[in-house]
Amino acid sequence: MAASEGLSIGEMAARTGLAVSAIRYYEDEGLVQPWRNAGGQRRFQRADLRRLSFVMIAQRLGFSIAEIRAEMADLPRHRAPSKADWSRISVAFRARLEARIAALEDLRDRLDGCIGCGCLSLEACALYNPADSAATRGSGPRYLLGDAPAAK
Amino acid sequence: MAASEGLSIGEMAARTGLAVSAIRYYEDEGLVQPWRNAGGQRRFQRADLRRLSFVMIAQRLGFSIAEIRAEMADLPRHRAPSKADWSRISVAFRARLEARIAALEDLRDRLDGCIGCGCLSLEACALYNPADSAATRGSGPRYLLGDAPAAK
DNA sequence: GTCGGACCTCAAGTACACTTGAGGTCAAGG
DNA sequence: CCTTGACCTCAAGTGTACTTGAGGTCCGAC
Repeated sequence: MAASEGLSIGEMAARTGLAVSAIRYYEDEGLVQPWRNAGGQRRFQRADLRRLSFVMIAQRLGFSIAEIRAEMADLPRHRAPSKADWSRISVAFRARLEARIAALEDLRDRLDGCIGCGCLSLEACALYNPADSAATRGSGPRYLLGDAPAAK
Repeated sequence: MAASEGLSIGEMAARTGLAVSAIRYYEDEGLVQPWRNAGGQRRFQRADLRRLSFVMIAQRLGFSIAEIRAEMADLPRHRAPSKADWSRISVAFRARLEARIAALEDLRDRLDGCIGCGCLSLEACALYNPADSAATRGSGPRYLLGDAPAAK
């Protein structure tokens, strides 16, 4: 546990609250890049605690791993990220968050317009042709979830 | 195309914008219950257009199929749902939506507190121990997404 | 009557974010 | 030195919400 030897994956898990398997997965996804000790075990920098924490927060904010990876690409790989680095990213995230909130509020307002009118027929309801209908028409599942299904 | 014979799955797809396969899936999930004609093909009531539309909207609002099924369980199966039926459900949905918005705003406010302080270390940051930490600790993936990944 | 498009079932595939399991290695305490 | 727990890899499984494909049937227009 000498300070200069880096943290083991178990220590990282204990300190972030992530599962060991999740951390390994994040490495596969390129979100952290531990080195290996003589025996082939992963060793992490202290700065990786921040990186992982950032991943957790970003997930809560609704970003996919791919998006998080893109966002973190700007972070220095070898230097510990500075306050300025995190702030820059946080600002970007705030903008995305704001957009998400605005979209939900818009949806809520449309729904308000429909409550009571019973108009859930295809011709008239404003909910059917939202402004952003151009997007979200690809194939594959399109999630929009809010919280863990386990909570229900 | 006589009015009394019900709608084919292809007609339903054309009028809702859903894929035929999605409609069959929704039947498997118990969201609609078409009958079969002599040849074994599905025939839908006109009210099923509303049901499917409702499913689409609810998905946009972030509800899972299981939640939607639960919400729609109150709807009459044999009578076409009335305005009052839809309104009742819409009100419930609005509450859920509001909750989701509030959660995001809360997160945004926490993030605001962290921008610039660079405090993404585990000890101090308010983002790490949100009020709802009790929930969301089960296993399995916990989604929280905002919009389609295809959009990126 | 016949032909093609719409329909049928059932199994498997896809994407995301992980977890679980099998089978084996490493390291630190007694 | 030896045991035990932490670690390793790689493959497969999980859950949600579907799509795609294979192989076959049905219906309506000509």
